Parts: sequence; structure tokens; C-alpha cells
Amino acid sequence: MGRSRVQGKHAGLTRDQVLQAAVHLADRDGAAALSMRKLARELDVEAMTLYHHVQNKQGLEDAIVEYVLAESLSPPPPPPASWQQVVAGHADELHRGLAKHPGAVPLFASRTAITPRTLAILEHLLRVLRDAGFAPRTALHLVYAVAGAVVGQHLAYAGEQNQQPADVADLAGDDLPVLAEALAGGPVTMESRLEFTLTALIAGFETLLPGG
Amino acid sequence: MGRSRVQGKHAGLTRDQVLQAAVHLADRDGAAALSMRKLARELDVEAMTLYHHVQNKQGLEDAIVEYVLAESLSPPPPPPASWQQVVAGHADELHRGLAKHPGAVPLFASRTAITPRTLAILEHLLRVLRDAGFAPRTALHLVYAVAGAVVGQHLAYAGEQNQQPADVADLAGDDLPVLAEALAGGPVTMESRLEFTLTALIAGFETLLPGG
DNA sequence: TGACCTCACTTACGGCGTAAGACTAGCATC
DNA sequence: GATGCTAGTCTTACGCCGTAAGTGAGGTCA
Repeated sequence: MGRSRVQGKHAGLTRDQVLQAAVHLADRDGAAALSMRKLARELDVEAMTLYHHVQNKQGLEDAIVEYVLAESLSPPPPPPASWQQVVAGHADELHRGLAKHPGAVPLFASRTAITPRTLAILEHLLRVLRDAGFAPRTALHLVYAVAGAVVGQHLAYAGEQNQQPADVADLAGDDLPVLAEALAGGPVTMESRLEFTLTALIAGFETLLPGG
Repeated sequence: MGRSRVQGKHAGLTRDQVLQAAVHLADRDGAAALSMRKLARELDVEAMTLYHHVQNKQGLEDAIVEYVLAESLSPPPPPPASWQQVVAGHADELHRGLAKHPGAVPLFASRTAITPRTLAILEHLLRVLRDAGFAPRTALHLVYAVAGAVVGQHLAYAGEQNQQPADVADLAGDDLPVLAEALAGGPVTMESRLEFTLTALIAGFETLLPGG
């Protein structure tokens, strides 16, 4: 009694509102700080209410991952393009989606989103790669490698942000001359790391092509 | 009162015992199931006692990561070898270490171990790569890419294990013919994925060499 | 002897996820 | 209108969690 809200019993909370608020909360405070109670408070509702829109907390986290992916990955291939461009474009979409919701990144570490939508996108990528000459299984490996690299770099970057800013460059000092030299040009950004990794991966894939 | 243990006040618990038990617990029940209280119970001790040997829970997790790395990574380069062999060997050590403690894998997602030991190993790798013709910064990118790939594949694999065994191969059916074909040869193992990724990465690095 | 240090224990607080169940509004049916 | 059903919400409660704060027993050394 005495809630500030309308207290009408059917407030008309929808699953979409719940998801949107959850993504927002994760973006703001990080995935680790996401709790059912806090999310409910945000929506001016009791915690247990959320369980009508979401199976449990893991279900909520799954839904966040799907939400972020759905927001980022575009299903159709617009113009004819080289497989390199298609793969790089896919990686870039994924990268941008994660960059948009950095708080949700840890959720990607422990789950694989298997939805009709993601499967359709996967199938499309596989088709492009097969048409380019890759065996289907090799193509699957390739897609996994690219997705893993993108998520992995984001994860690593997020982890570093949470760490003491004890500048590694200082530690490097005289004992670690090559490391010091490598860091001389300023800290390594995630973007540059990701770009390097993807460039190397794609170049490596080219050498694996039967005719290459 | 009335504990079953000796109840002598100084039981002689050491940090090493704590760490070993923590790694064991993580291996058995997974990192998510690791709690100060459970760990204390395992050691027949009260939870707060652990705080004499470890700063807090995050400190414990950091220590586990260091422990696993220290157990796995060998610092010296034994015989002269190609940079490709050195890099592949390093990746293999890391892979084996993670495979030995799968429960600890999630802890690697959110932190970068910066210890004198790991820095020394990093320096060594950078030196080998620089001597092979890579610019120091490129070499650093390269090491990050490899480490990220190994940890990423383990993470992805661990995530899949926790998921419904809804056989993707079944879902693939007729709508996703290329995916079905890719999965026809049985499920993709982590080993094969990792090997593929590393092969591609190293092949890609070769193309980035000034003289290559 | 007594001061001090180290290690372990006790108690307590505020959080968490969620099982079980009670209440209520709206709707379909008679 | 009365009845009963359903779905959305709230209440209560349980057993976890990390850890701050305080207590006290043994050992060490002046």
C-alpha cells in the first residue's frame, strides 16, 4: 500500500519494456550490476512481476543478447561483394553492436545465441563463403573464428578497463625494452587490435582457399 | 562452539592452500559457483578467515587466474625455433592450461593478468617476433590476437556446453542447407576450431611481414 | 610479565534469486 | 447481475551471497 505508482493492478508492462529497461540498465551499470530487483525498481514494479515476462534471470540475459544482436546484425546482403568484404562487414556490424552496449558484452561470453534470425544470417554467410570456394565446414570454422575474435577483443578490452590504471608502460621500464618500445606510441586501442586481428584472419583465410 | 575441527585458534592455513582449494572448487563446480563461504567450508574454516589470505573475492579470482597461468606458461624458450613455432607453442600452452581448469575459464574473460612473470613471457615473445622482422607494436598486436583467440574459443565452447542440447543439426533441416552440410561430419570440436583459427592467424601474420 | 601481532571466529547488514501463494481486474459465459 | 477463469501484480519467506566490525586466543619478543 502507498506505492507512488497508479497501483492499478494491470499496469500493462510488456516484455519489450522489460528488455529495453534491462539493456539500458546493463549499459549504465554493467551486466554484473543487473539484478531482478533493481530492474523491477527501475520499472516501478515488484521483482516477481518480471517473472511473467521472462523465465528467470538467465532467460533475461539470453534475451538481452538476442536484443543486441537483432539490433545490430542485418540479414540481407545488399550488393554483390567479395567474401572478404562480406566477412569484414559482418564483423563490423557485430563490433558496432557491442560498442553500442558495452555493459552487455560480458553476457556474450557465456552463451551462443541460436535463434532463427541468427541462424539465417549464419546460413547466408556460409553460402557466400561456399560460393567463394570454401568447404562448408571450413566456412563454419571461419565464421566462428571471426565472431570469436570480435567478442574476445571486446571482452579483453572491458576487462582492462576495470583494472588498476597502473600504467604498464611504466612497469615496462628497462627490464622489458621491447614491450616498452611497443607501447611507446601510446596505449593500444581496441579498434586497432580488432582491425589487426581481422586483417590477419582474413589474410590467413585467403591462403586456405583451394585455389589460393 | 562445537565445531568438529580442532578449534585451536591457529590452524596454520596458508594462502597456497586457499588458492589450491579455490582452483579445485572452480574446476569441480564452475567459477560461478565459487563463493567465499563454500570455499571456507571446504577448508573447514569460517568465511572471514579467508580474508587474511586474500584481499577480497576479486582478489581471489585474480589469484586463480595467475595460478592457472603460472602452472601452464613456461618462461624460457628452449631451442631455437621459428617464430611460428614459438607462437603456436605459446598458444598450445595456454590452451592446455585452460583445458586443465575449465571451470576457471570464465575468470579469464574479465581480467588481464599483469604479473612480473607474465610480463617476462610477453617480453620474450615480443623479442622473438621482433627478431623475425615484426615491428614491436605489430608483435604486441599479434600476441594479443593469439591469446584472445585461445581464450575466446574456450569461452565460446564453455558457453555452448551450458546450453540446451537442442541439436543445431536438426534445426538446420531444409531451410539451412549449407549449415546442415557443414555440420554433417559431426559436431565441431573446440580443438578443431582452435587449430583452424590459429592456422589462419599465423598464415595471416606471415603476409604482414615486411619481407613477406 | 606484558605488549604486540597474527590468525581465526562471531555477529550483523544489506543485498541477491526465486518458490509459494494471495489478491485483483477484466473478460466470457450463463 | 452473478459466476468463474485467467493473467498480471504484489506479499512473504527462504536460503544464499560478500564483507564490515568487533572479539579473543595463541605465539613472539622486549
